[in-house]
Amino acid sequence: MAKSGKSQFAILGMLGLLKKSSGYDLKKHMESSTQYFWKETFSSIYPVLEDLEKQKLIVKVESPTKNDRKRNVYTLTSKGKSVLEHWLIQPAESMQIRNELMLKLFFGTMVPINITIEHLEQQKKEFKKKLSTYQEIKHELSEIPSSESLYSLITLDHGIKQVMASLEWCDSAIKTLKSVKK
Amino acid sequence: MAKSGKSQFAILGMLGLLKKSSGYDLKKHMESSTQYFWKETFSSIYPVLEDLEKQKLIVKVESPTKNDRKRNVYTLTSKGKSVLEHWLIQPAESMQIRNELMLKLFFGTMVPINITIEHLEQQKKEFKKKLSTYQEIKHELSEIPSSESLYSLITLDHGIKQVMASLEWCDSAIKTLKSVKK
DNA sequence: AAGATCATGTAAATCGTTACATGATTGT
DNA sequence: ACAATCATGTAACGATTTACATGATCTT
Repeated sequence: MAKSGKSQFAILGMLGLLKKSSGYDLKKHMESSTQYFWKETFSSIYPVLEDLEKQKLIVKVESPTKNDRKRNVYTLTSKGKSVLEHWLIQPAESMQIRNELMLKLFFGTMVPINITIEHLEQQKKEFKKKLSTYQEIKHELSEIPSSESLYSLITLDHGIKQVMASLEWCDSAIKTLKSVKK
Repeated sequence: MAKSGKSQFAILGMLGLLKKSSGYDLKKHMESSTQYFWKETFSSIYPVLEDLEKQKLIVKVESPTKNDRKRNVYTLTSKGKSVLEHWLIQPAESMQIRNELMLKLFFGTMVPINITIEHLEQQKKEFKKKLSTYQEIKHELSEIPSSESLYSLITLDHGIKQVMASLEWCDSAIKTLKSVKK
């Protein structure tokens, strides 16, 4: 029942940035910012929030505005802040990566070469779409410089460079496979 | 008890490449080939193998050589082959990515800028180490060209380009943060 | 009044990792 | 004989996703 994974820290961190938020808003914010390297679902957010409250890392501050909608709004406690900071200064653990596309390519000998080329063309399209999304966001972020957008830009740049590298790789892999085909 | 995730296909695929293998050897082979984009542990391999056998996708072919060690050696059945091929021709699903380093960077405003720079320097070292490992493997693979090494090389190249992009990104991020510090 | 979206949660299933447990065989 | 490594498995736990369930409020 007690969640003790990384989700905790993702939520703690978002709460640290937003100062004050409901589970619902937390999710919305992550969707428009961290979604390409970190996602949470409602089914993890609400239980984690409950758990963090039990641990006294966050507290409920019932919606302060007049228009009272039944929202549970939370803030970090000082204990929560220090737990978050402690986690932040630890070096990041590299997480297990499972890349299904790579797995399928690795098994490429077992299917006609055209299938593999198709997979790559398909991926190329998706990478291109991603890239333009990222570049759009980057453009928007660049217009309102702040210390927070600084870090958003840095993480976003990582996404952009990764995708660009993937695109180049797609092209060279397609080229290689086409030359083998002949 | 019945495993139905991607592990199944990873194991099926490896068995397809190796033609015949024990759980132990499967693991060893993955360690020296797919480990940087796909790993399995014994605790997933053995139950999956059992499950695949129940599904008649693989069959046991007791160690055929004289020196009989108690090994369970499996091969794909024709049903297994077609299930594998069916999976191979489907486009790869993009899997959820969780990058803890990005998450910490994203929350960068909440810690002293030097901490973040430290994280990046640390990562740079790890990326460099990875890169040289990959390049070594690439060198070895290039010496024995075969249709299997072709696909190994393609996936490996992806790893190399990803890491190179990450390295470049580290440098530019460090540079940005240092210039902000002043 | 209807549909979208706000808002929160539970239950079950899925999936994977860590730790535990055991014993045979090979090389030195 | 001892260590390494070959070889297979189970149990418990940890963590996340999917499906389910409900109802209020806002917009048109």
